[in-house]
Amino acid sequence: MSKPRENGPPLQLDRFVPYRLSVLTAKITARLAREYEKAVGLPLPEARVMTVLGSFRPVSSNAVVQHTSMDKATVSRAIARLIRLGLVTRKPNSRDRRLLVLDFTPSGRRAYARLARLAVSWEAWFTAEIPAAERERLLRTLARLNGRLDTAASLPPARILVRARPRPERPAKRP
Amino acid sequence: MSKPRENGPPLQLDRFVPYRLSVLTAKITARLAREYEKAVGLPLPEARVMTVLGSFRPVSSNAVVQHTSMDKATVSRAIARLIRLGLVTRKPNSRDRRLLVLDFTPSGRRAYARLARLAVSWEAWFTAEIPAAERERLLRTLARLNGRLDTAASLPPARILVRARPRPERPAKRP
DNA sequence: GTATAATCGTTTCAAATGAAACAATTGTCA
DNA sequence: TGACAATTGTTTCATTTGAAACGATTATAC
Repeated sequence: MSKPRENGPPLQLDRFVPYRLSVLTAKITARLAREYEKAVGLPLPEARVMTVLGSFRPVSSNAVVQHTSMDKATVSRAIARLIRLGLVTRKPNSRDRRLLVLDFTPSGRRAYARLARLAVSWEAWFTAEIPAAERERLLRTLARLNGRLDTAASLPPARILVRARPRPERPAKRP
Repeated sequence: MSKPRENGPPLQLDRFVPYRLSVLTAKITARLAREYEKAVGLPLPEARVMTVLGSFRPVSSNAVVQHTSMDKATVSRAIARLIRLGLVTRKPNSRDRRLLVLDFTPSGRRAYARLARLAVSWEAWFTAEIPAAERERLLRTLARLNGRLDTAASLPPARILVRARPRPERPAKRP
């Protein structure tokens, strides 16, 4: 009578999605950051901002934060440096003067072109071994998981944590 | 004759695997870190080390680094704090005294049990909307990509960047 | 209308990070 | 054997980070 708590399924680390994602992403990010630095001379936060600009320009600083999930202070500082480097311009939106919209300078556009070529060819190399269909499925799954985090609130705490009995079998399809 | 450089395919950010991975992983990590902190009182690096210990114990500090791709200084500090908290022990391996092997204390084992339950149920919630087969495919694809980074050296620079003509069709199988 | 709340972006400041140097140990090669 | 290289883990130190406070602007409530 001394162990009132069932254990539930164990944590299998190498089948734990957050773990697999974070390990893989850490490796990718480290490599790609080196490539960016070497080829374009920009550290990762700046390179990320440039990348977002290339796809969604003109955008506000806040939009960059939404797109990347970067911290807003980090984005703010990266933008300041890009402006100092002469790669990006910033002007207030006349309808809402809280918004500062960003765009490329001509030299920023050229830097982005190099950056984009690097990104595309790195990804081509990186995914060379997996077939196109698998890559599509990966992107779709990532999008679904992403949506899960945007819409749904959060893990309902407790209760689930102490579920004592194994969950029932799934009912047969079309009951 | 003034544009000697072909552009190649453009960078579509929302179909760019490193981007999708890093955005999703950032969100997951932020949420999970909050959960860990709330439920077990451990910051992310410590929680990660505990998680690795739970699956691969006993291990050396360096093994934790290999498993997680964390920085070795971060791991070293996290372990020091876990020891100070009385959750982890460390003793030198007698065959190779450079190796300090880590293991749980009894209270560390209990903390891990809570941590693991939290992780499992959070992932269950997180992946509730995607079917099991899709989750399997995701794990397989992530493993393949991971292997790509472990084995292959690196992006062969240049040349590919300026490829002017579309790549030839793949030759038919078994030539 | 005015007061109050919310949003955008910057800045401050303590804490975390990571590159490099380091001590300690073991491996390698002559 | 002995010299030199490689590995493990820690520590130092400059840089980066991110939470919180902030000023400026706009939206909402009354």
